[in-house]
Amino acid sequence: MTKKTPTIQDVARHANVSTATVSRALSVPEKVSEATRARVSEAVRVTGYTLNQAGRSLRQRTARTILVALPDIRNSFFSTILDAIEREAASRDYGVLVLNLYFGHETVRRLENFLLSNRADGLLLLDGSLDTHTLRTLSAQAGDIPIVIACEDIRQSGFHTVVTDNIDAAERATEHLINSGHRQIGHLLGPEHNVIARDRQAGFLRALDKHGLPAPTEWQLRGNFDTESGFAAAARFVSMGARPTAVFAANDESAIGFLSGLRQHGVICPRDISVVGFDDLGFAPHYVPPLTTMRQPREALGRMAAETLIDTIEEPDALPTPLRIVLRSELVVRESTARIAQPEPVSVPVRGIATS
Amino acid sequence: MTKKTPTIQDVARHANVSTATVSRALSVPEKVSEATRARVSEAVRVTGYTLNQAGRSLRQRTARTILVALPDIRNSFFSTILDAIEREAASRDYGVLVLNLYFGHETVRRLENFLLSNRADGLLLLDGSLDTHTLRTLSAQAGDIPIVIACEDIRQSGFHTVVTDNIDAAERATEHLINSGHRQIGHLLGPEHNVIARDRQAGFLRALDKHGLPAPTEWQLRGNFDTESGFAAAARFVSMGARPTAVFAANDESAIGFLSGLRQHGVICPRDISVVGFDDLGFAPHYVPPLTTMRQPREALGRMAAETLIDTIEEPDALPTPLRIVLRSELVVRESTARIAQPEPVSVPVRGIATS
DNA sequence: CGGCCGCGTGTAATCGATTGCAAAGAGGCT
DNA sequence: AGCCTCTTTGCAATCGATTACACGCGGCCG
Repeated sequence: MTKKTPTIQDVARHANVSTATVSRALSVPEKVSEATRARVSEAVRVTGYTLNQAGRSLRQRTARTILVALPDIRNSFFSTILDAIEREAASRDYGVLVLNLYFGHETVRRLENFLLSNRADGLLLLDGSLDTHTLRTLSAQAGDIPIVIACEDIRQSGFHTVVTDNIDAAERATEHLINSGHRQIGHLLGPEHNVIARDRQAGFLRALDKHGLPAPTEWQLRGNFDTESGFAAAARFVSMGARPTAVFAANDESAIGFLSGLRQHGVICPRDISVVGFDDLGFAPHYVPPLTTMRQPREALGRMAAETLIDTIEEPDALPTPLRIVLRSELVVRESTARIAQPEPVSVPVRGIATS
Repeated sequence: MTKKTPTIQDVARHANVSTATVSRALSVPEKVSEATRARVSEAVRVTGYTLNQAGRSLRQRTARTILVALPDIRNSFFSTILDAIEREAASRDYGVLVLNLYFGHETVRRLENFLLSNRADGLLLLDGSLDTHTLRTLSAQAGDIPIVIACEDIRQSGFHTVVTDNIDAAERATEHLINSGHRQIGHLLGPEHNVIARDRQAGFLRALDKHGLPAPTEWQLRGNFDTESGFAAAARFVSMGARPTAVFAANDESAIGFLSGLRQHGVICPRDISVVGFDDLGFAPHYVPPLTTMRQPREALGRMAAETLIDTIEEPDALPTPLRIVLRSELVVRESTARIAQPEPVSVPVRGIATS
């Protein structure tokens, strides 16, 4: 059993120098003579000294820790990003505190709790449910603490932002269906108030509009990004009279729930329906059929977000105007989408059709 | 722009009391008269005071933070557990620092870095790759910091441990195959040095042995818990002469990779082969075919581990002997396993067969 | 009436590291 | 020698909260 952790005082005593010198030897070695530096290193070795972060934090008003707030760690989409964030943070010697926000319950109070208590030097927010005003107040209260928005955009927030091109990507995913000959295309929506879900819907609508295709609201089925909601949507889907021949699902998880539900009703993909997902989760290439999906550069997103945040923490004025990084997603074509089997339907597009 | 965060001094000045009284009013209210308490509350409200955790930490040698070290956050198995941990911790007003260990690179140094610097009050270790000695040294160096082992058992470590019944569960999963008439059963292994993987293999072997069935090593295919390794194993599987009619996969991710690989070679589940997985991840009920698998009580595991750790932090001597909680997993039968189609093979079991 | 108890409060030390300021010492220049 | 500069080091204050100890006061008991 160890008595107690050695402090800088112990090192100073061993090396026969003052604590000031020890501190300098460790953090600004070039300001200390070589001989002293060696004595200090030796004393550190002998005593087994390690920094007490609380002491440093108190003095420097710095925690060497970032706070990552996200809607749901369980979602493998977020956990990959969290992984990338952790790597980047670790490489720069920052700790990562995670805060799960699930239902938005007491979100602000919980964020305040961490930010105002000096436990974190910055916030990496992966949740788009807070409004600009709240966020600015929060930052100001905590002494203008840096905030980076990632993943779920909060427009005009005035903070650095790293996102992927959800609207554009959704448009391209939908166009892939159009290019495969589909003219009746539905959408499995994400949660109603989620920014990403709305962007993807916007992209979907834009593609249809661009190609003069109809977008009846009954073909836009409510979902909420999880498997069960996709499964439930399938039941509603099969009960419709006229059905789409293809569906763009807001993410992979709901896509497989949807496909699984359809199968129970004898609707088989890609024979009877084409489906494109979003995210390219681990199971996507191995599903039956392998899922066509938009792959987001998740690692890059996490890494760049963490990088931006830590840069801002260490050099608050480095970037005077809010940065806005938009990463491009990539369509991965697999087997859940196929050229339409039936003869082209008679519906006459109003505004013209893209050349096939 | 805020000047600076208000401190306890500011509150004291406003309430016309000493800082000692403010501190007491906030943390041991019953020791302060009601009138004073009211004045302090009011002053807190006016100034917008929030605790500076660094100050408290320094004085109390406490961080109100636990460190969770895990092999891979991306794995949805771990992320669910992390979620449960975070919930429990949040409910007791503790923060959660995460540390991703991936390849075991510098594991010990990184753990030390956090534990010895007083940034965390305890360690929740979800990785079984450290040995008992290293762990004890670590704990001792950090002033006998509490450690709880979860998920990946480290036997005889002397620390509280919360795990699931991997050996027993693997045995039951295998017996499910045996009870379905299978006599030639293979195993898709986990990583070679992983405790969980070894336990599952042990359970697998025990079931075969108990029923007098052979366990040829060539039917035990190396995998490493991820989808790709299952996919790769499928290629080796189909190239074998005599093949098992059923396979117990060490986890769901490798199971679907395996199934996906088999399908490419025309081997269809459950027609040609039965497969049982482990974990019951989100996609399991929606895979094709829906996956038979062992469901681990992941939420309970995470919650109990966090509970035990925080209890120990707050009351170090509450549990004199190391606690060992073993949670039971549950077989979920779906459609990836079926009674064997072919007539029972002629192989004569050596030590007797369970009654069907 | 004197002493004791207990409540509520204040004083000041303390936790461990960093850092502004000053001083000591070395070396160079006139 | 005297003065200046530059490097290296130490002294002591500081960050914010907690807490051991002491003090004043009112009430109670003998």
